Formats: sequence, C-alpha cells, structure tokens
Amino acid sequence: MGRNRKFNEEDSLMKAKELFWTKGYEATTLDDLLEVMLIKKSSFYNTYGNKQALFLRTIQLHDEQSFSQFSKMLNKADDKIALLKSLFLSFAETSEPEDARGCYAGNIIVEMNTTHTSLTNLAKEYLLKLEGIFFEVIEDSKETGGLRTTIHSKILSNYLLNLWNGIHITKRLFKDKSNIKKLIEFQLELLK
Amino acid sequence: MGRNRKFNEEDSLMKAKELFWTKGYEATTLDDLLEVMLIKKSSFYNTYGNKQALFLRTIQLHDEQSFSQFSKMLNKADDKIALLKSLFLSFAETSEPEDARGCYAGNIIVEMNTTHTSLTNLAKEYLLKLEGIFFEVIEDSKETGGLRTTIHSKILSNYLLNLWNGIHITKRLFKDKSNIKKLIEFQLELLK
DNA sequence: ATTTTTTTGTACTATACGGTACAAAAAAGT
DNA sequence: ACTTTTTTGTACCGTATAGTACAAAAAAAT
Repeated sequence: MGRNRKFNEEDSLMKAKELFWTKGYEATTLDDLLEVMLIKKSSFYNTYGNKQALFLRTIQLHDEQSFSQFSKMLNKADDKIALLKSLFLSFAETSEPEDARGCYAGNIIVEMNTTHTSLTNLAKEYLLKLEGIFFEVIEDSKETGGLRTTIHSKILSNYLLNLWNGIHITKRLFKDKSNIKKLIEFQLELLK
Repeated sequence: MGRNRKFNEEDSLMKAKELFWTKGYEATTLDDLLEVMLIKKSSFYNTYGNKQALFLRTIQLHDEQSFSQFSKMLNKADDKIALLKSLFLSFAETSEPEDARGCYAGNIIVEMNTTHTSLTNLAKEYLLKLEGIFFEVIEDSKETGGLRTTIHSKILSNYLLNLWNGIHITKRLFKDKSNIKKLIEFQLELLK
C-alpha cells in the first residue's frame, strides 16, 4: 500500500549519469541534477541519499550497462575481432551535439585523481576489466583461428586499452573526424 | 623606487602549476595555492588578479616551458627520432611520489570539458602543437634518412599524439610499470 | 626624512551549494 | 474512511570558498 513511485529510479539515474558525463562531477550542481532527473530535492535525498552516493551508483550503472551489453554482443558474434574493430571505429562517428564526453571511467580518473581515491579506484577497475575482455577476445580468436598474429595477447590487450584511452582524448581535438577514422583503422591493422 | 618584490613571480607560478597539475583546477583552493606559493592573499590578488587568471598563466607557462625545452633538445639532437622515443619511454619511469598527474593539457580538456571552453581550447591547441612537432620530426627524419617507413607522416604524428594521450591515462592503471614500458616499446617499433 | 611600492594581517562580504526539516497534498491499498 | 508511502514546496542551515577593503609595517630610492 501507499503511493507508487512516480519516476523510474533507473531512468533518473541514467539522466544523472549523462549529465555527470558531460559536465564532470564537481561542475554538476544539485539543481542541475534535479532538473534533468525530473524530481524534487526531497525525492532526491529520499531515494539516493546524497550527491556522492548518486555518483557512485552512476558508476556502477555504467559498469553494468556497458559490460552486460558488450558481453551480449560478443556472445552473439561469430567474428569477435570484427565486433571489437567496429566498436573502436564507432568512436570516429561524430554523433551530433558535440559528443566530446570522452570515457566515463577515464574522466573520473582525471577529475578525481588524488581527491577521491575510492572513486578513481572504481574507474581503474573498470578499465582493467575492459582490458581483460580485450585479452579474452584476443586469446579466443587466436585459438579459433580468427587471429594469426604472433604478438603476445597481453601486449595486444594493453595496446587496445591504450588506443581506447587515447582516442577519447584525441577525438576531441579534431572537428574533422576523418583523421580519427584513419588513425583507428591504421592502429587496428595489426589485429589480423 | 619602492620596495622590491620578495617572491619570484615565476617561481610561485611554477608552484601553482604543480598543484593544479596534481589536484585539478576546482579541487585546488585559494588557501592551497597561497600555501605552496608562499605568498599572502593580498599579494596574490595584487600580482595575479584572480584564480582563473592565475590558472591561465600556468597554462601559458607550461606551454612555453615544455616547447622551448623540447625544441632546444631537438635542435641539439642528431637522432631526433631517438630523442622522441626516449621521451615516450620516460613515461614508464615511476618517478617517486605517485607521479600520476597525467598530461596537463589532457587533464584540462577532461576537467573543463564543457564548462570553460576558452581554457580547453588552449589545451587543445597545446596538443595540436605537440602533434605538429611530431610531424616535423618525422618529415625531417624521412628526408635525412633516419626514418625509412612509408607510412604517411600525418598518420604517424597522430599515432604518436594518441600514444601520448593514452599513456597518460593507461599509466595510472598499473602499479608495475613494466607493462607500460613494454607497451611503449612495442608501439614505437614502427618508427624505423 | 620623505616618498613609493610591496608585504602582511585582519576583518569582512557575497554567494553558491550541499544538505536538512517539516508540513501538506497526492496517490495507492485495506 | 483510514493508513501508508511518495511527492511537492517552502524555508532554512552550515560551510567552503573566491574575492574585497584597508590600514600598518617593511624595504627600497631620492
């Protein structure tokens, strides 16, 4: 019994994540959050506790969402390397309203560097998990014959992780994304 | 006539830059600054105007310092490619007190993404200038015979820029820097 | 000595911002 | 009707922080 929650908790969380992603943690004020989350202050503190707790939840949400989605796609794919390549190439797509948000985890590491180590640690775990997935895909593709390279999988997965980290910065430097596309294509050439 | 300035303006600026570099712009308070700059509030506002203006000057200082130093080294070097390689390899050195500050320009782009576009533009210029230097070194070395690769210089300079941007993030993920060293060595192999 | 400029210190201001308290209204079930 | 829970609104609080005002002391030159 009792009144039902009008807003969808996860939807609001998503909205919050989007805003944190573009503006960063500190620059996002509570009022900003309330505005995009479409809830009032009282509901906010009732449901999410406080700003930090909310931010933590957006990190967890991002983690779950991206990995579950990625894993699902990988399981369906018969050519996992091709999927991986298309993921990287998608970064060269300009996707409208100046999508210069970078990588959620990478941003956190930079912004929270020394000030909120527990959060940066989460972000670091995220990126290491990502590298782990790259590693698995590479090992798997070597076994099943999709990859013939003799370069060590560890080097390759670190190489991809670094491509990931770099491209999220480099991408923001060029209006014309053809540079970026060429660069990514070039760097992915060694995956064969 | 009149009293001489006791503190060295550029020294204090350096100190401020160091702090901004490790803590970021927002997380660095005025009191933090006064403490490391070894000056009092009145002197601060007298000489530097305000926090934003100071930060701008640290960016300019960083720009001047790194490029003048780098250019000087390049002019002296007979093997410019080797110098470039050693620059990148130096990132794998752990350099004591958790040197996880990343790249000054890259940090600014991330932290100030949408909020202070004039500052992020400066940072972007910095990185593009860096890429320009990479380009020049590559072109020069191709002419003088130090580089025999047929890969386009533009691709290579973007590749190095992206290595730069990536490594400043990736570096922070590993306590053991041997991974990083191997990665950099691997990525620099195509410079020959 | 007097003037000029910088330094220091103290006190104050403004405000943005995260967070709390609490009562009243709005839905939902029994 | 009554209870329970959520929503909304208003008002308020504490504090961190950037920035100002201003006078007094400390050096320097004439």
